[in-house]
Amino acid sequence: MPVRLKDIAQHLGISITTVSRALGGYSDVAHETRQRVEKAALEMGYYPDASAQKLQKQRTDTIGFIIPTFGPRFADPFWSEVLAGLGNEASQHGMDLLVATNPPGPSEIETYQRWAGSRRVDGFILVRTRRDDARIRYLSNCGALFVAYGRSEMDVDFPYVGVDGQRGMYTATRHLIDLGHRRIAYIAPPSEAQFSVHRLAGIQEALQENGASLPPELHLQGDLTQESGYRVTKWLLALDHSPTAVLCGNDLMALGAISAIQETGLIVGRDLSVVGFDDIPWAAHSHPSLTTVHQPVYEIGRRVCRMLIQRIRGEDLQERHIVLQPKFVVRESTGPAT
Amino acid sequence: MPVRLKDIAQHLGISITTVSRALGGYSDVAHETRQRVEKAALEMGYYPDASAQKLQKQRTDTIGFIIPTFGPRFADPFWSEVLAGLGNEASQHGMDLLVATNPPGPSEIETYQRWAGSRRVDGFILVRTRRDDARIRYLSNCGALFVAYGRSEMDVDFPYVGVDGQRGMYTATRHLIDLGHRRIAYIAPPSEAQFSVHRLAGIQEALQENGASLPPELHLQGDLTQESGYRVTKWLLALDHSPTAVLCGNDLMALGAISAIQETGLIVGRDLSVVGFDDIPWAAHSHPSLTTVHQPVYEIGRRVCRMLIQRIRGEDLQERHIVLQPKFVVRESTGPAT
DNA sequence: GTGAAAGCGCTAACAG
DNA sequence: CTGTTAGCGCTTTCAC
Repeated sequence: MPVRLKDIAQHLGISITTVSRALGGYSDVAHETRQRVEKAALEMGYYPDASAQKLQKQRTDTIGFIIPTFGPRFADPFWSEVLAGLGNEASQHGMDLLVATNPPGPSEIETYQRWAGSRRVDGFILVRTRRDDARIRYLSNCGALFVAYGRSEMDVDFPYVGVDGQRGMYTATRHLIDLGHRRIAYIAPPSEAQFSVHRLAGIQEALQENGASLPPELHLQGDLTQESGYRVTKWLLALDHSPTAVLCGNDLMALGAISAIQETGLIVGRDLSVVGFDDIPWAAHSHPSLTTVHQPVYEIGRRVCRMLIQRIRGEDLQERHIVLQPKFVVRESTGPAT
Repeated sequence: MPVRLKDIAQHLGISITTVSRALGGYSDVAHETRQRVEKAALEMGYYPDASAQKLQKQRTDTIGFIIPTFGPRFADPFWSEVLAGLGNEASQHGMDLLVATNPPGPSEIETYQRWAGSRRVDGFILVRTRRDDARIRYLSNCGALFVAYGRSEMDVDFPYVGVDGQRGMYTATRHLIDLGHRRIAYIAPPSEAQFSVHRLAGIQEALQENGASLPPELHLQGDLTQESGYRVTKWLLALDHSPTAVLCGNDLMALGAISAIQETGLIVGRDLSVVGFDDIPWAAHSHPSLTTVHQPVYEIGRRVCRMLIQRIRGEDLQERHIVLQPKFVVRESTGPAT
């Protein structure tokens, strides 16, 4: 049975209020009383009842994070890294993280409603923003606090941190062009994802600068998993006039692409180049290692969380809209066109 | 501003009590009143205040999950899969998941204390049990509910679900022996981990059956990351009398081992065999694909969560101790000894 | 069938 | 400096 304020008060023969005040760090408590209370609280292992405190303060010191996952085996390191960033930052500020896993759709929104309506959390972290995002619409409508990892082309203003995917993909595409590649394929992320827009724009910008373009048969779509990268690449390799380089919407699909290519006996980085996006930990250690666009997921997680906490605390944000420049990392999976 | 019971009561001109009872599904409410209340609640978007409800009911409908992570880039898919299992099962029972990321140590225990003491959660999920596990000791001492993923050799009884790592590694080792391997190396998990004990036992059992053993220079330890698998394998390959097969404590280290081997120009599955443990999603798609011991992480996550919810609801567990038989999956990373 | 009142554990305004 | 009192929003006796 947990220790309550009442127990300490009884034990010390003083009132509950005094105990509360002593522990709350109020100045109008006798020095000696405070000492006794603090000692007793420590000895008895007192922790304030969270529900009672929340009910009174109308704050939960909890942040909601709903992972828009698809299936049981969602192995994208992106999630673990964001989670680590959020979790570590939150705990530094004495905040807890309430997490749910809900695939995009009605059940997802229902969780947002439930958490917001029941005041379960003080605010939300949104990730993988979508071009038309029901979460953003709902949360801004009902005036709930949130900060997003990623932008959205919707006509709603909200605070976010994102990376410049256009610039990242532009650089990646330029890299391939400079290596002599002209027939470049792109395995795009799902088109609902906001970042799909920027990444595509970067590719097209670079291609157009060089009088090239993305032919429809080389512009395909995956679902961000290795499997889809593998599948789509197999299809690409079966084309009459197959590409000499493959840009991928994320690293996971790029790794799938590498698998598919290796299976046909071709050498990645020599016969065919592959580029990813994200720079997940494994990218540096795959064989061949992956040329990719680095995105500081963990740090962005921390930053997004910090911004949300500032909003919750009522502080002003210095910057509401942050777009970071990603770093392009050249490794072994790209080489001159043959 | 969220809708409260009071608002509905006012709106309908009836008492708060009646609204509460109507929504609570009590039988002593006029049929018509109930209808009106339900309609109003839906229209007004009512969700009960979680803190108030919890304070009253002395239940939080929340499960605590503290991820014992080490650094920012912890990409082990194990975590995402467990999390998905826990999250999906919990939401099916109307439970929420409170998550924290704390490296093993005092801060980890502090989080357990805080959450248990402040009644923030109804129970805990423990993962990656350790041979001497401070979490288990603390939680069983203070009588908190928990269910673990994995056993522990401590002298404490608690409910768990785990896999038979000994059997799994025995099968894996036998497989190598049957392929003619005699000089087998083992990259072990950290020795604090309870599963390190079982996995090692399985290896030794199989070796001894064949009059072989694990020489100290081939018995090394990693920290479960690809990097460590890579590093240790490099070291193994530099030995005068290097092994013909490498068993790894998990898939991540096995993937690192494959990278290291490929970097020296050797062919995995032909010149050198590699075996992992876990069967993470990527294992089937790596190149070469990984021979490994399959562990149904997602399902175990669900099951552990279900057991905890049963305990919370005061139901009896049919089985307190579950040890599942893992499946051995032969793929391309193993082949005959040369 | 419905309402008034008490209380979950805590904080905060107000006396003394 | 300390104690009494009220109230956060809800559930749950207990009267009517």
